[in-house]
Amino acid sequence: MLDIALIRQKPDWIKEQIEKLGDEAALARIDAIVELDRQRRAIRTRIETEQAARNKLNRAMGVLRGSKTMTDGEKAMRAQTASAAIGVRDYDRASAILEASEAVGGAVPADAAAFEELIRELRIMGDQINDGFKQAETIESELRDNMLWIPNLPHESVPVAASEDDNVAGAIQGALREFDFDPKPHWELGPALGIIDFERGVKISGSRYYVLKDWGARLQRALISFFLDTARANSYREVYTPYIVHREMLYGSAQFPKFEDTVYGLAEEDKFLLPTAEVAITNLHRDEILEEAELPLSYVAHSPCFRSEKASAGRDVRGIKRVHQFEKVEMFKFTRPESSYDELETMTEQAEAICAQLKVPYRRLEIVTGDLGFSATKKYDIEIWSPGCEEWLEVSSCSNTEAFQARRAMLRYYPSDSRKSRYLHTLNGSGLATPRVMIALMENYQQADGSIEIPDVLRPYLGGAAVIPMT
RNA sequence: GGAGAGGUGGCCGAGUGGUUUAAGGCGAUGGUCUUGAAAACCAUUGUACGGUUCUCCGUACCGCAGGUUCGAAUCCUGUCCUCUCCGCCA
Repeated sequence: MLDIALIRQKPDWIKEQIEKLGDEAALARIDAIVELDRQRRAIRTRIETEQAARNKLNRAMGVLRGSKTMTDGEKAMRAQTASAAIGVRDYDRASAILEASEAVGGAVPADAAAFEELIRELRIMGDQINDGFKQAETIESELRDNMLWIPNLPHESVPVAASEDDNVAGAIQGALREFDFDPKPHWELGPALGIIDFERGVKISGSRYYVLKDWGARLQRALISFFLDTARANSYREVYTPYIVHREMLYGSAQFPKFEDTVYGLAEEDKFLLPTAEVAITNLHRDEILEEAELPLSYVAHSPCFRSEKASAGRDVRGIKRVHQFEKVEMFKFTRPESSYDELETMTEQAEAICAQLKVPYRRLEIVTGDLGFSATKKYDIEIWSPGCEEWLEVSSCSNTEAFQARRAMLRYYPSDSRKSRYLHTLNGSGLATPRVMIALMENYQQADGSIEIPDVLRPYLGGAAVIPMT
């Protein structure tokens, strides 16, 4: 979520930023937000003043009614005079009459029904205030609904361009391998080696599901361990989180409301399967206020990721590039606002270093405004070349969201020199995602006979084996 | 899944309809005292939003959501969570 005060102060500047993202629908909401915010503040100011008067009158009435020093006649006389004052909305005078320490003179005769009259006036007042609160609630929920659909704004360093085709590719790291045979795609290598079983995956769960067997299952487990150990060596704390989370957590990490149809929900509870561990980690410190001395807080978690992929029906249907269930190791940082961009560089370099250790050709993509997505202010993708399917595969995406998620999930910290809390910045990056890394390894390390060499760094995780053999 | 008990500030804990505008204690922070520290004493104490503009003021928040009432931490309903026991279970 953006800072409402910023929208209030610089609506035109906000619109310019959103224009760079190409989000026309969000652009159209800004004027409505400015107006709703104005209405909200006007109505709140009014009802809070009325509420203050009402609270004071109610307290004063309680004290008056309980007074043991005052005669019933005096009480009734005060109640009656105060009722009249409330009737003409002179609340200050009404409470002054009820609270006065010395006897209040007046020509109004005491009346047995005086308290009834006072209660009646207070009830009318209360009804008016309640109507006001209901109006405010309607406006506030409409305002919030609009705010939730506004994307994060791009950082000034992000290249302005319309689409993913304009993303700025960095130099290729590592040499593309020269084959003396035709490299095969993984969807041929996998079944031939008996390590990917597409038919049985489909039998059990349908299209875009698969079964890993023997060396395939072990290779995935090795990769997960390798990724986690690497992150741990980089001072990330390893965490294991629930894979099923409350609806509110998806709002906190900004998947909802915009991407609700990409996530799997449970039928019997209003809970959802993680599309990424980022959702769980973002909300780890929800509603907390951390101390600056603890920052940055870095976490790493492995989790399965469940995605419905409705938006890409018919695309990438072959192989395991785009599936409903995959494994990912996610790096995440909670930082001070001042250091989030430095941390983004560090995190991206760490993701690249994993590719380098696996000795596969990779490159970094600087994402342009039109492809930034909903919550990032700046983003880098890491892609690995896969010679079999002949394409660059995105294996990591590292983003800074600044305070966008922090505002939604109430992630704050106290600066060391102040007791006034500030929002944290959050960063996330894959480190890495397994099916695509497995594709890259199979296709880059394949031998002429169909067997696959195992990269050096993974051998300790596979009992020292050097090759996945043809059987 | 069944039965019972319970959810109050950073923590403990009092509070069964109106000076509770949440007591008291612990902790934390600042101060006094001290060569320094401890102890003692004094003061301060959360979050969000709005108004004001550098100082305050107001509103809301006692798990959450409704309801009753002129007025709710307190009464009613629903719901979530925690604990204890029983059942089931990797």
